[in-house]
Amino acid sequence: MLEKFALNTALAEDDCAAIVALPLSLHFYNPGKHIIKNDATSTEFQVLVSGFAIAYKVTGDGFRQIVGFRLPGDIINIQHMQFPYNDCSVQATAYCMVAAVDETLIRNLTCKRPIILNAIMASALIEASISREWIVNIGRRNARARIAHLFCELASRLDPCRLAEDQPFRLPLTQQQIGDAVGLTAVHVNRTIKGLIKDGLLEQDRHLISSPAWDQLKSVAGFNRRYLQLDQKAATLGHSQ
Amino acid sequence: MLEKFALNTALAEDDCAAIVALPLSLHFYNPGKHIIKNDATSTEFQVLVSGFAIAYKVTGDGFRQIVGFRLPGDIINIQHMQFPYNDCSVQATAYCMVAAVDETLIRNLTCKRPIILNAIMASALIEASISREWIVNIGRRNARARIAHLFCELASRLDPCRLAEDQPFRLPLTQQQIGDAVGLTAVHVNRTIKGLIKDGLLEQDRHLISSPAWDQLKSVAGFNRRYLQLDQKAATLGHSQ
DNA sequence: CGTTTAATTGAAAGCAGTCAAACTATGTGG
DNA sequence: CCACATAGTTTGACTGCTTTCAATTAAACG
Repeated sequence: MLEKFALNTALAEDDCAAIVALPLSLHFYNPGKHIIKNDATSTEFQVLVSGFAIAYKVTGDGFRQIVGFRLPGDIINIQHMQFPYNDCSVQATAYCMVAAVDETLIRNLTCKRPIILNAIMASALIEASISREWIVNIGRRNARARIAHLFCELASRLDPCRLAEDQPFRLPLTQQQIGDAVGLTAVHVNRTIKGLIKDGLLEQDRHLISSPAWDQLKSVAGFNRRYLQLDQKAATLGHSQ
Repeated sequence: MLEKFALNTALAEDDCAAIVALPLSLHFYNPGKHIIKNDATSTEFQVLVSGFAIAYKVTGDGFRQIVGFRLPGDIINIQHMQFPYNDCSVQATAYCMVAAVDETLIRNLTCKRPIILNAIMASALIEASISREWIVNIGRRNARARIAHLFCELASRLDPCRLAEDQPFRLPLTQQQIGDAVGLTAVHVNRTIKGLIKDGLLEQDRHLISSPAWDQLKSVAGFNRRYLQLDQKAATLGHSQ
């Protein structure tokens, strides 16, 4: 299970072994439950094994903005590596399994094996790169492109190897939550998705999303998966992704 | 000069000494010059010593979005720690002095002294935290609050110790660039800034920015400097900021 | 001092938000 | 298995914040 994380950050064999040897506890969260609460502190290093979660902040006016997704293999609370409190909340939107390790153990491990700290930092840098792309998405694209981009990003992140690019993927988000992710209202998300479907760029069955024309959808979105570093990692660190 | 960086990430004495001992080269950039070009690779680890720079991306439609500022003490290209190419460009908007160290030396140093890697990671995490706040700012605040928030953030980052909070600070950005940072057009930035000035929340003399009522401006912005980790760092790592 | 760049202002248009209501899905308990 | 409650989706009409386009003024620069 925790191998997903190891795989996600590309390590040498003995380092992987050291990680697998860590005593970890598993936690489970139902949809709607909070994995991390804003302002709370924690002493655990948490990795999402399966499920789907959103990281969000709330403005003083009560508006919510989702600032990132946590997909299987993602570290849920990287900022805990350095800072004790959370700057945002993380909430499960699907049934989530979370592997947790005491932070002291992680700190000891990374002191002995800086390579692992490197791997963790790589995750942090990818998360930062995704945040930057979100800034571009929300700041400079219209509703149609924003939502198309969101779907393209999720399709790539959920299927990094492009094994099943044309397969539908499950998106456990309400339209309100999609709006909170791309800076739109739920009403406008609804209209925009309808438009994408009408134009043959998107298909939807309940929470299953697919596209009859990914290339066109990417074009509408201005999507280029480079920023996800999915291909780069393998090349740089000599591991198969 | 490089001490600014060391100070910014809070290290022990001998680690600082190791950093200061690094052979570094200084580069200078005039306003408008690129410090980092998108898609280019680099073998140097760069820290901004003085000046002001913007990190930006360009959409397929040719729209520009600034994704972050580089202020004195900031690492210009943290993602280079793990990934060879750039996902955005960095351009000087004021006369910039940049200290550069060969990345191989940094990598060797961080392997010997994981604490330094920790410090670098802290910088990466703060940068990520700022990006998340930008997502909130652009996604869920109106023009007035967005611009107010931008000014509050810069005032805090330029004066982390609150030594001269009521002092004006120099903002070497055009209104077009401010718009590119907060996802608005230059025209609307102009009108909004005028409005803030008219309401006594802001004062402007050329590129010198100040506020007669920072608390009110913060209130309009919904600004809380917690996400900048300016106070946290000192408390956590036992150094004076 | 002329040239270029940036700031400013006005009018009109448009994308997205707001409000409200109806509809659909999902789940629960009797 | 149905009635009901709740949450989410869909649709319409209207409003408004922001953009666009265009022109003018001011500032910066060589």
